[in-house]
Amino acid sequence: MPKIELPKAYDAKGVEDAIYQKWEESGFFNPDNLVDAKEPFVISMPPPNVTGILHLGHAFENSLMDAEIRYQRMKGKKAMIVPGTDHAAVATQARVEDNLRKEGIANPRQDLGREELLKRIREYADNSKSVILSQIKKMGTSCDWSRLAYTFDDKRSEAVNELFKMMYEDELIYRGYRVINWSVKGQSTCSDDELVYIDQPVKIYTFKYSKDFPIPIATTRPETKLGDTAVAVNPSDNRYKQYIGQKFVVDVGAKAPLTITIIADDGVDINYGTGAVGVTPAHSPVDFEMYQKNKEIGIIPVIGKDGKMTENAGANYQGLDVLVAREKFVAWLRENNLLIKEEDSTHNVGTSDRFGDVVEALPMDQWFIDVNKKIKNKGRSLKELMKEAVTMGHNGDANKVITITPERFHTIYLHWIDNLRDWCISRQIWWGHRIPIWYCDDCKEVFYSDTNSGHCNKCQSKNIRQDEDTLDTWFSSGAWTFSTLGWPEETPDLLTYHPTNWMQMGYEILFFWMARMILMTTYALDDIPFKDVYIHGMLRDKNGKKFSKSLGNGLDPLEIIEKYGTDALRLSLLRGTTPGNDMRFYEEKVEGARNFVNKLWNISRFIIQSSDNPRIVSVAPEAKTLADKWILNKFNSVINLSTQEMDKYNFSGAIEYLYDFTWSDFADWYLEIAKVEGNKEEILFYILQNILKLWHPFIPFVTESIWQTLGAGKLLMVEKWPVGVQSQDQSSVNDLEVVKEIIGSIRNLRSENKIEPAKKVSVVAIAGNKMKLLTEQAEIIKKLARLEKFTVLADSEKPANSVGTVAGGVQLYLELAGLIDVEAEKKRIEKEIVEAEKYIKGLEAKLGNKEFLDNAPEEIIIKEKEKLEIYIERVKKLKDQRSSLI
RNA sequence: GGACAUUUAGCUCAGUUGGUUAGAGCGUUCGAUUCACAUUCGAAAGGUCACAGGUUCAACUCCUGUAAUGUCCACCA
Repeated sequence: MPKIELPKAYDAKGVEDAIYQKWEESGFFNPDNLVDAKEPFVISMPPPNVTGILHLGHAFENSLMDAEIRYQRMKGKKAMIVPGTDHAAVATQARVEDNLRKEGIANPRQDLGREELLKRIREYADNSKSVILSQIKKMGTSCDWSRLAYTFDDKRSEAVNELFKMMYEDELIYRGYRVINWSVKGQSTCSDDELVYIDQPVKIYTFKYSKDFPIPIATTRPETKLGDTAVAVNPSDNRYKQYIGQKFVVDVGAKAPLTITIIADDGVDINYGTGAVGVTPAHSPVDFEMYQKNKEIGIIPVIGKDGKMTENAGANYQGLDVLVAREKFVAWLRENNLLIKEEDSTHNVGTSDRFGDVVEALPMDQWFIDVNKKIKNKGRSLKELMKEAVTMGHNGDANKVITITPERFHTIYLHWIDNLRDWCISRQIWWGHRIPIWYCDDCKEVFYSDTNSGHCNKCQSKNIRQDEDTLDTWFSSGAWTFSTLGWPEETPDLLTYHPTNWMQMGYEILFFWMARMILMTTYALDDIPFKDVYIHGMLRDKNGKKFSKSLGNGLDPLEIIEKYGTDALRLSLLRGTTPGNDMRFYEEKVEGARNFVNKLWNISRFIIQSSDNPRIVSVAPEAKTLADKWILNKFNSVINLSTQEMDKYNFSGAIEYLYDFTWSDFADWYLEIAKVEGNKEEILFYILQNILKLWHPFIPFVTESIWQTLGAGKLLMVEKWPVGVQSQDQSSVNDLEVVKEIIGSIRNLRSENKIEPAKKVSVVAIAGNKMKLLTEQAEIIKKLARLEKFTVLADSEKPANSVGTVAGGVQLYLELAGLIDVEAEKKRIEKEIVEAEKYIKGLEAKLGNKEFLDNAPEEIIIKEKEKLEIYIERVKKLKDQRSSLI
């Protein structure tokens, strides 16, 4: 067979696309084609939002998922990533509306109308969807494209309707009048989780409603006081308790004089502020709760959906922006000597994460999911189901426990559930699943229907209309793990591949998404959505800043791929990262990873090009020399160790073991030794083919590319993961480590004595009990340490004109014809002696300690004794060398 | 206000259930174009493991406290 010529450097750009195509065409991304595999292993891809193109965070997630799925595929599982995208309701509509405004369409909803705006959004979504899918392919992610899904496609919409129906019929979904978060800019509600809190300077005003009013109150939002209906005080507050139950009529300039009832509430802090709270039920969630306990106080909304004061606020205020109204009201208080105090402070205000404006608290009819109500036939609430799945297991079944890595998020999750309030699921936007509820204008019937039946269920009137609102995007993504597998039908996919096995996500969507998936799945399928959750951190730039558009510090994954290759990007994202912790990312990391990929390429290139018969050697060849035994031993441990790390989802750990073995043990040592000893093709090909397998999950392209060059007809992607055999002869490892140490020491001596690398020098070794070892390995030592002559003696005088050291229990003398700086040498040896003696002293103290001997395990004591012996011997030899210097 | 995390070499980070003279990559210094690779090779310097206590024969590792940084949650008028 002719020798194969390979380029000097790995050309990622030139091979990646073709390799991906080959994988895809093989059909093995689809687990149904993995005929030998039995047990499924499924990952639902967190669907990227169709709001734009993928960023580095997505690249990171793809690297994680694909590393895991390729590992599982090679382990013989029916491995599958179900890919998809998310229509991302509010986020997408907000993005498109923004774009339209930039194009000069000031009010997209009014100007274009529902149909036209939806058309524009759909175009935008379709476009970014196709870009996203091509990017995922570029990352090398081995998704089953035959199962591609979209949260807004027909099949997923069917699941959404079915879920809604179930929950509606179970009376878990209800329509209620509540204070919700309202984005004036987006003209829509936001759930509590969609708020981003920012610190804002505010003024705190302390005032009285009227001269005669007995209790002063404080507020940061004076304009809302036009809608106050009560003052709450602590029932044990001696200053105020005599007023509880009394009503005061005050005129603050609103449409009608306000009737303020003094109510008791344990939540009021006597020592904070004035010890009394002005209650504005319509514009504060907390006050609204008080109102629900004391309905008689009434509720007066004074701010409208447009963010302006309403008629209730009175003629002086109606139509004013809240900030203008605030100033006006404060001015009025001042004029009437009602203002007691003005203080500067800061306050956290909630802003809409999508629209960006400060949200207004408004009372409105909205759709909610009741998380506390006991579910029919289940006897537990959704909240309880959400807890159960991560504690005792769903239905108490220990096989249905979701584990979370790292563990600390477990507590955070549970704590979050405790504070969970009913989930507001309706949004006043158009892009999303329309709420499948219909109203009859004649008989007032409200009924569920997933299609337009054309008539009222009850009175048959044709005068019906569908609810205008759409569903929160998380309603559909909560169903993702099972809606993608065919639910509500009981498809073979659903039976085979659900629950899924592994889910990775950033901690920032832990509550949004994980919690909702658990809610939906335990409720609708009576099962868990996935078994293990892996929480990853966020990528930051070199300075620890978040990547963001506004900072302009973003890195485009495609550009990095273009420059360094996909493998380099993937490796740089996974190397040195641990679950749950943020990581910094910058180009030098990719550069390092690219260098490794190239190293692997050149290792292969060397092995392949020096052979007449490049091939795959599957059976471990027999070890002929000490170095062979050593590398095979090392190799077995690297298989075992990296497999262990993979099983713990510790990708970084696995990579470290592989990296060290590949670059240091295999390339720097074994390949160099192979050049000396020769005739090692079998072992080289054997180890090469296996490290290609071990590396494949992380750097699939380069490994597959080399694999194909080795003349394998099959794809590396579906090769079996190597199994380590327990290594037998540990002494070979130790012996070769001695040889390495000796070579290292000689190199060190050369370097310290400034001997040019090209210059050949001679070394005498006084080997003692290492006689046999050193004689046998003399050739290796000679070549790797670049020696003219390497003489091994059992015992001898120190050669003249030489500098010495002790390594691996052997005295080494490097002959230097008359160039020795005796003083410097003495100093160097003296330093080594001092260090060794210090260490010996510590060991002796330890071994002389009765308590240590009594308490420490036997093996530790033996180990310490061995160390002591070695170091005593070392000092003896060093002293010999020192005395012979004079 | 509450909770959690982080703090290890100049930088970015590993460090498995307590037993290593605490590791890697980058960077730095010195040296090398040796026929797989300069996207390389050899050598070296560099750390009171944030601080203070404690538990233990033994602490980077466990406990308590302090400090700095970061994140999340809750928000009060």
